[in-house]
Amino acid sequence: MDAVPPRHLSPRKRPRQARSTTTVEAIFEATIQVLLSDGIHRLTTTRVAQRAGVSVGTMYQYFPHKQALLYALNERYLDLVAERVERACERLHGASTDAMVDALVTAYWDAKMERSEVTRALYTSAVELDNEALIEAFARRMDVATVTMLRSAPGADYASIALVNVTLLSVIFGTVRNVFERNLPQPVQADIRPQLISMCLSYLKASGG
Amino acid sequence: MDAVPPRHLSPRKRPRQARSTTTVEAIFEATIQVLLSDGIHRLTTTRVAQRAGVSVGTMYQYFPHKQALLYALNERYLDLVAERVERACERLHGASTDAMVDALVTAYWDAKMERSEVTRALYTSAVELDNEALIEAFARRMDVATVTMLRSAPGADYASIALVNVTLLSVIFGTVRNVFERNLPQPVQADIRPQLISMCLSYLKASGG
DNA sequence: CCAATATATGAAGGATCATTCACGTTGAGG
DNA sequence: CCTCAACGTGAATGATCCTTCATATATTGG
Repeated sequence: MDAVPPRHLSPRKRPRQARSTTTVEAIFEATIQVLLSDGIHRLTTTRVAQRAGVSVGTMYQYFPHKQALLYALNERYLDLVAERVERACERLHGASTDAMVDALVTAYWDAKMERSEVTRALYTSAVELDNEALIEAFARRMDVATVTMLRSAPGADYASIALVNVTLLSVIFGTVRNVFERNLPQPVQADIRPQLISMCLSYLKASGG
Repeated sequence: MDAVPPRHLSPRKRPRQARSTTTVEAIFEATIQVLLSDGIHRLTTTRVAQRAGVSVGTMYQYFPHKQALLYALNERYLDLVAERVERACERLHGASTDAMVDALVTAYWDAKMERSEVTRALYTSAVELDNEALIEAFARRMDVATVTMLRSAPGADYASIALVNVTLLSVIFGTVRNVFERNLPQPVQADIRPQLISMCLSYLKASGG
């Protein structure tokens, strides 16, 4: 994510040698593991360090405090999701609106659902965080990617692409999150996705897509 | 909410005299205040008690621990929202699908947005909680209310009302939450709402509404 | 091979907080 | 008015946990 992190959330220093890169990677991985197995309120610096196979002190060489660790973790994750969606948008450039919507929803849905426990864990971790900047940056990236794509559809002529797009993204992102939160059974989840797609499609068609 | 709370989250005892009823009410109100001014991670039992003008011990007469307090608070809140939506659904019984969707989205949207800081605060408090049961019960109530309403529209003939409805609710609830999370500027929020309404409406029309 | 620098260690400090309990105060029924 | 139960108090307890720092080890460039 290209958001400038608030000063107090910035990493303390960057790895310079190979071993420290490994260390930082292990810390990230351990954080996810602890989040999954113990939950956010049992996620302690000591526990993370132990799981990562390093000492607490080591963690504090790279992250000035716990929040910075969680911030970085969410940053990484959002970056992955954003990239996947961006790639999908580029791939569908110039395609039909129909294909675009399908690809957009699918890309986001899959990015979230493939490792759904991780997604869920990160949702909870984000609450302890001042991550408005992250969300903002993510939203901007998505906005640019999807607007560019939608415009490129043959015959597309939106009266207000900005409004249409912000609505579209709110609906898609929001719905996916809601499906998560309610933890609906797999078959129901599977049924909802195509419904969402056709819903978005007819919305776009009606808006000039 | 008629969810049976997990044993460990049940209130310790119920108020029997007038003064204790006042006390419990003050505690709830204080919890919201602290949540708003200090955030979830600064919400301590002492702080809540102080804000409520009672001693910590008093709190523990009614709530066996902090979680139970937050649980009860969320329960109360969801109950309010659910009632408002239910009332709207009853009022619109037999009306046109058109009017129904408008009323449904508006009822939910307003219930959430009127005191949006409180809503936001409660969203964060819910994360520390084992509130699956609450969400579940809320979802059920909404499902019954909206299905009953939708069916009553003249000429309504849904092929799969269950699927259509679960999709509809996921989209509405999810979108509202997303608009929250992104903290979009008021004018944009105001613009999105009618878009969401027309989107849902055309979805229902296409599904047999 | 030798500084100089990067990286790693983990016991200890210090702060916060949830929860208890022994003891006061108030209200209601007889 | 008197007694018992309901209600209220808040200092003390005990546990958790973030963060630091003095010290040790590893790596690299020269």
